[in-house]
Amino acid sequence: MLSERQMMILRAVVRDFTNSGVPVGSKALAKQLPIHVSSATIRNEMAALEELGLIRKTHSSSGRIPSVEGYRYYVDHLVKPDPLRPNDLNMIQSSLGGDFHKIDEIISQSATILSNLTSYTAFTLKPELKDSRLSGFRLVPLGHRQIMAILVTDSGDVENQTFDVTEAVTGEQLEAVVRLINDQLVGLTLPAVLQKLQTDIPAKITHYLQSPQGFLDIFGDVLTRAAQERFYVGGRLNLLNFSQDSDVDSLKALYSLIDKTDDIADVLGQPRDNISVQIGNEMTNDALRYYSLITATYDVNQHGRGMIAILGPTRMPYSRMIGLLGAFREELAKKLLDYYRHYDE
Amino acid sequence: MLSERQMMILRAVVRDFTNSGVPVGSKALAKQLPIHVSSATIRNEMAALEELGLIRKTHSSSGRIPSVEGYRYYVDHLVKPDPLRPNDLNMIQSSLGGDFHKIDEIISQSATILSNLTSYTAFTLKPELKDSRLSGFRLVPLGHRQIMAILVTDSGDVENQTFDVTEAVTGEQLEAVVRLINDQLVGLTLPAVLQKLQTDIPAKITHYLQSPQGFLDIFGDVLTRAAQERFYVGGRLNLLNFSQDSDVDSLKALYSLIDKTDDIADVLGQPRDNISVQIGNEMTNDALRYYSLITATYDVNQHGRGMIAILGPTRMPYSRMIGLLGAFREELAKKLLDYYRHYDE
DNA sequence: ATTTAGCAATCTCTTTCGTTAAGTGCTAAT
DNA sequence: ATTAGCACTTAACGAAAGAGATTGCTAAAT
Repeated sequence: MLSERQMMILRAVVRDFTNSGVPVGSKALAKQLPIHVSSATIRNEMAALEELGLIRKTHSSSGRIPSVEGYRYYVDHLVKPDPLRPNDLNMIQSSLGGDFHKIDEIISQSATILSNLTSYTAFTLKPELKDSRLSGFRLVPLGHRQIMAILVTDSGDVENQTFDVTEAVTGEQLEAVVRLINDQLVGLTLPAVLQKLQTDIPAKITHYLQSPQGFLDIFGDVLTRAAQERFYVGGRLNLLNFSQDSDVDSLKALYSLIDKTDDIADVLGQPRDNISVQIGNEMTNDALRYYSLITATYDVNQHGRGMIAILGPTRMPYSRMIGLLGAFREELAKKLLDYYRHYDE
Repeated sequence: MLSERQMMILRAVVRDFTNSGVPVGSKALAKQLPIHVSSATIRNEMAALEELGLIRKTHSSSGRIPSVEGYRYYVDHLVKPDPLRPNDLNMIQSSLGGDFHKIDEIISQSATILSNLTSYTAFTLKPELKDSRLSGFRLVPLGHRQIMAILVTDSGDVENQTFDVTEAVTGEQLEAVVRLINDQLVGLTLPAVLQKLQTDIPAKITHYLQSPQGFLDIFGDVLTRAAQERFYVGGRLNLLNFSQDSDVDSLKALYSLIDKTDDIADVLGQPRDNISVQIGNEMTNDALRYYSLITATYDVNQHGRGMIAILGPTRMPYSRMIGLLGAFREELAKKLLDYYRHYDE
């Protein structure tokens, strides 16, 4: 258990260091703290905090910087979300103010806004019902032996893909296949569909197609694509700002990570409640060792729950970022409710 | 006009410098050149070459490196394409060997292969007929007031987009609109379609839709998207390898450039004949000052002409890269002809 | 029992200086 | 036309020195 004074010091160390990037010494603290004590006293307290593993030195005679545990204590017990700057609120509202024809545009736009506001990298995930189900399937002949397969889920996701077929396929054949899919598979969850696709369907589909493998592949592709949670990313390039002395390799690892949908979904993990902060090596992924991730959920009533997140250096102004995410998710939820109000029956 | 010996020296300077990255001195050259002259003689010749602006020093007593003009002379007069390494040929053939369902997969895969072979960034553009024309248009109702618009061009490009509609729209209305578009616009070039979209169509379409603006916007979007030449990019991250001492700003400029389809299309420019090299500031774009671009066209008979390109540091092994691109475009053309043979009538 | 002043010790950062190695240009001899 | 020889220039490296910041510790003060 920390004393009041120790908390005060830890808070000041975090605040100073996240602002300046320079280790903070006892003298600077003594000068700025509201209580009147000498630097020697601060030094004693700092030694205690170091003993507890909350702060550390970069070399034997340097000032202190927060350790991962120190940041953790700070965000768990000491941080107070900054109120949103009026400018930022304006920026959010005007960027979300326009007319959108698709949810995805709002969500993708949100990633851009967030990355601009923070100058970090932002992720957004649209509100999603748990276990979305297949609600419709189409095959549209495009001429030239091209066909487009379209898949719709009950959460409104649309996934599509065109492919070329070698053999001539008639409209009746296509309709038969579509009917088969819609009869057998609509209403099931996507994993269940994927399951049946390998068991029941192949036998049945041979009634209509001579060589169904191509079709099954395509359908499987589109299906797995639809089953993946889809993230939008804003401000990719901002990661360049924090690369330590051009450490190209770790930068490449980082970019590979955020570009692989599966991997980054893993990192963001299950929607935690509210706002959650993950710091440095608290994340198991090695590429994120020197970064922190702040995630926040947002609720759109019966339309499900989505997520927004920002990824920046461990040394980031947490109070500002937490305040920002908190405010942003409310604006976003509002906007989405508004959107649904227009388009729902 | 350069003497034989001067050419020999220039060639050696380029070869050495692109290999080692270190300025080349007279002594090293004297040792490696096939003719037997002293370093002092080489120095005299080098002074002459410098006078001509083909090579330059990095500081007053350094060895020489090629200037942009020197590289230019080299690729125009001295370079001899390296024959393809057997390994590379294997790699190309096995990567292109599989079965593909879409041309775009072949082209996109090609970008990846090229970037792997070169460890630079690669661009590929699919074979395209000049002035492709609108060949089909569909509106597919997806339920939930979602509609997908699909546009097909006579070169086989498919572009699509879903959108949500506020008012209820009946199947008959959609069919009427589709019929209108297909009657009035199919067969025209895309710019012509875009033109008519703003003049003739709005008046006619109000027969079928109360508020056609949303639809017109979407159609316009899809159209402009289809009219853009679409590039595939491979090995984006390879650009990180050459960033001078973490010059974040120019790196950002570079990435913004290659991610904007319009801009990069501008840079690649009109398909030149054969294989073309653009060096450093020969390209007007400032972000490319320290890079070189090698482009090559490939022909797929009546199916049009496409382009492949690689972007790497000015100091790149041109002979190897030119040989590589030359071989690759032949393999790619072969593969595409093969592909069309299966899918054409 | 705390707190503080004082101080030696430690470490980084920057500057300076000398050394080495590579390379050039020029001159005079071949 | 070529070459040997040499003075000169510069980058790169490392050692040395000094400035500045900060710590831990000790002993005195509160």
